[in-house]
Amino acid sequence: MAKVNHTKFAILGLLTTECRTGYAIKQMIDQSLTHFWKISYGQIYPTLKALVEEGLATVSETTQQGKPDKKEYHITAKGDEVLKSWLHQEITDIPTEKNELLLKLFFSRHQLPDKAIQHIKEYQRKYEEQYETYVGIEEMINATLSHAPDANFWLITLDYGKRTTTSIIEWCKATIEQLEAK
Amino acid sequence: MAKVNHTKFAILGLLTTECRTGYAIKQMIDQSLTHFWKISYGQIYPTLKALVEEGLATVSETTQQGKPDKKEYHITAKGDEVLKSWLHQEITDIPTEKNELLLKLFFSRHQLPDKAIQHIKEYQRKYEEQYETYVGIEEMINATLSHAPDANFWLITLDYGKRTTTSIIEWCKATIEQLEAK
DNA sequence: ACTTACATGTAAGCGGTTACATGATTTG
DNA sequence: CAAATCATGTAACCGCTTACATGTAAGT
Repeated sequence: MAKVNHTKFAILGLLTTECRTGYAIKQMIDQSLTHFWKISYGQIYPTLKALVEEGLATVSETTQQGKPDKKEYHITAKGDEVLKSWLHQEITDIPTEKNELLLKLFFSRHQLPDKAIQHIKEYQRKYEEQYETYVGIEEMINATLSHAPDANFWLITLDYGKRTTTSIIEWCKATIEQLEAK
Repeated sequence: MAKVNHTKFAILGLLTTECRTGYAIKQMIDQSLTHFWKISYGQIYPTLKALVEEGLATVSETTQQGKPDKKEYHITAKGDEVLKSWLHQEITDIPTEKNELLLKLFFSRHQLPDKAIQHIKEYQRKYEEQYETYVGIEEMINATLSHAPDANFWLITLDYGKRTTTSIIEWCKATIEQLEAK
């Protein structure tokens, strides 16, 4: 099975929202896709270029008053087709993260238990923070974008983040308790 | 902040278990670390070589009867020190996965709702499978390795996998229900 | 005077996978 | 007779980040 470059489709998909420039795409990713898809400029601009070369998008350069020139990208009919066929395609692999905390815990026999607990506490703190940002985004969507056609799906991805984050926080609490009992 | 190559430490850590060869390390990773750390041979062998060059491990070639030659690696005192200092070091970033399902859902406005539901159902099936493998490994540890010095920490990493997997399955159920109601 | 927002792009490098290459022995 | 297990290694390639390079205008 040939590997698919999903990032290409992420950018193609963002062109179906109000995002028109590389800069706007980056902003959207940092705000709304960051918990399941991150991309840097170093990938966005070359990908946009490639999209045009493949006929999936068009560019038009516009000069702005007071702001730098920008390139506006628009998805083509062919691009829309390609996006839809990708959406239709089955998902083959479930994601695997590299988890530094679990790696350290795996070898924690070589470490003072207190240090392990400290690592977990810090991890918990970070996820509690993350949970709060999810809630914040959720409130923002509900308040200002609830009738946007994408809103329901956005809330679904946020719910995923909230649920997994909650379960991680619960694991932190249970594990700290267990280790402290020793 | 300079980036750390954690994979190096994963291998160094595995040398403190009974793993002595690149082959054995690969097996251990595939069995026990796979849900939070994956490595291929293409990285294991060069890393082992580098470890020796840095004085963190030693090699000795042994000829075996009936089996191919192998190289046995042993961690050095310096390697042990380096491992411990890495374990002590604070964890800076929490992991971020690239999630193809969430990416597709994010753009699901362009897709028939039935197809989205189908993707989620398949995702759920995969995580239910994954949950079962976690339970299997847990039972194996409890049955045969429960007094190993690492056992408790191994069970902790498995609990992490079980809890997050459960929350994903719950999200799948809730999301399917919500989408089917429309 | 400084920072932030807007805006685009490239080159070097890193971590990693995949495919390839080789080969003996055991098990079904 | 085929497949699996044991065992080591490399080269090509890929996706991606980081650092660098450049510049205007508005707000603090």
